[in-house]
Amino acid sequence: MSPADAPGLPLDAAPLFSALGDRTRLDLLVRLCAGGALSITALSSGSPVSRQAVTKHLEVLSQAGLVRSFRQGRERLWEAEPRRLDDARRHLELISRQWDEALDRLKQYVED
Amino acid sequence: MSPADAPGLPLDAAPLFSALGDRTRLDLLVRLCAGGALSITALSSGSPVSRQAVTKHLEVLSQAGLVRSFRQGRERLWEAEPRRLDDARRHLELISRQWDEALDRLKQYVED
DNA sequence: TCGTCATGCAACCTTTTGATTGCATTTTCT
DNA sequence: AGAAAATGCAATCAAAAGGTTGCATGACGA
Repeated sequence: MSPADAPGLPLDAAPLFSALGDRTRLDLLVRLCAGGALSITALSSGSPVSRQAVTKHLEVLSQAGLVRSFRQGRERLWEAEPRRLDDARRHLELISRQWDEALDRLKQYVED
Repeated sequence: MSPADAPGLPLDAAPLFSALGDRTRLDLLVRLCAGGALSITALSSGSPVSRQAVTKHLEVLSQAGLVRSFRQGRERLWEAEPRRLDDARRHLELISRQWDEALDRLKQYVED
């Protein structure tokens, strides 16, 4: 595995952030985090978009690892995977740490 | 301002996450966080995409408040705005806090 | 001033994304 | 069995995103 593809590097987080970068999806994720497992119908009722649109958004969130689903009878229930949110936060932390290190280097340079 | 539009709510963070949801932009942001202010030419040399593509990506990052630019002679220098990264992290924290509260409510319910 | 380096601007193109509609399938309940 | 509910699947569409090329503009330096 090349260094550029090493896991944990911020670049790998792009698909994760992309999944979070849509109002409808963020709304779904928030509702799932707040309300436990919900069916597609439950999620799409009270949504401005159609059931199929909701299904597609859930699929995107699922690909990003942010939610997962399981069958229960004739329903398909979706629940949040909050550990993935921590991943996103860690990536942001990595980037801002680079910034802090850059400041430190600048400070060192000025002190010379 | 309606409650749904109140600042600080996770939904407002969608454009911010969307800006982070692209490999090229994340790469630019990381380089800017690591290396101080850089010109468009400096950023596009060593990039797989053209200078104009880089310009567009910087514009997106700028709209999201993640970077800003200033003129210096004939160059336009770009620098990171790391406080915006903290905003993104706070939004994620809000969502995962909802999750924790949901768990607490479930625990309360089970104990009854 | 004249060539050159760094950008800005604009048209254009292709792929992806977000969303819709219509119909098929699966499961439940009477 | 037969109707209704929940979902799956597929075709389609408009708009946005990502990228490129070509040319214009602006600033520096010999």
